Amino acid sequence: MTAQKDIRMKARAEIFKALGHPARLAMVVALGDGELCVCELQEIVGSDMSTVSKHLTVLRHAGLVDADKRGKQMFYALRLRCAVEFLHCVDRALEERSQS
Amino acid sequence: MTAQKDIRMKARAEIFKALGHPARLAMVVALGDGELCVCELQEIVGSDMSTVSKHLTVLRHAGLVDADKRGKQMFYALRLRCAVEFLHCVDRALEERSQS
DNA sequence: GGGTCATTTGGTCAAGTGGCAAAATATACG
DNA sequence: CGTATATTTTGCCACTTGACCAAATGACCC
Repeated sequence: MTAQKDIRMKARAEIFKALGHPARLAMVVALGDGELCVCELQEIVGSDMSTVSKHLTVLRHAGLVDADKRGKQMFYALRLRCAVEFLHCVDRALEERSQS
Repeated sequence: MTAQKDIRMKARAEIFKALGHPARLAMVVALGDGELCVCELQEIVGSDMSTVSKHLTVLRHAGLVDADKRGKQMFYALRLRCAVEFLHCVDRALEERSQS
């Protein structure tokens, strides 16, 4: 793998890595229906808020979500919408597998 | 997160985790053009063959690729083709980011 | 069977990740 | 200003991951 190609692959892999955790994936799915604040996301995933916040940092760093502070609350919104479409394809594959 | 939803998210996350490594991603991209044997994949990613083999185990376990032994060689083929499409969307997002 | 080639498996080690709890920061409100 | 609320940061620990080497497996060839 050339150095340039490796850098490219690393950048791409960062996005997949960010999506490679159940809690982060659940948050991305939830954000597919519109922006949510951290406290709402915490209820969805059910872990400590500090943990949720760290996960959100990962998603933000990967460019998957945008953050917007309004008052005391921080609202997160999904940026890479095609992730939701890909999830549908993933779900179809998982269903096929569970049937066979 | 309910227990059932958690299981579902874990299954989905496994697929993203499998794609969340530069070498594995490079292999998936290469396999997008047709099946390849381990030795060919090794040339593409450039690491030790045992390392490549372990990465392939991860991809196979996640259901992303199929393995087929013919003679001395093991051929791998891409199973989840929509991964390639999603990568195009990811690339567009990465380009937008690098421009701004 | 013995030799060789392609691949996988097991061992070991350094580095990275995830989770919780406590402390820090930021913002509104009286 | 002091207090309450929402979120982030830091520290620490257990666990997982990825890389390489060496050894094992499996398939072909003589």
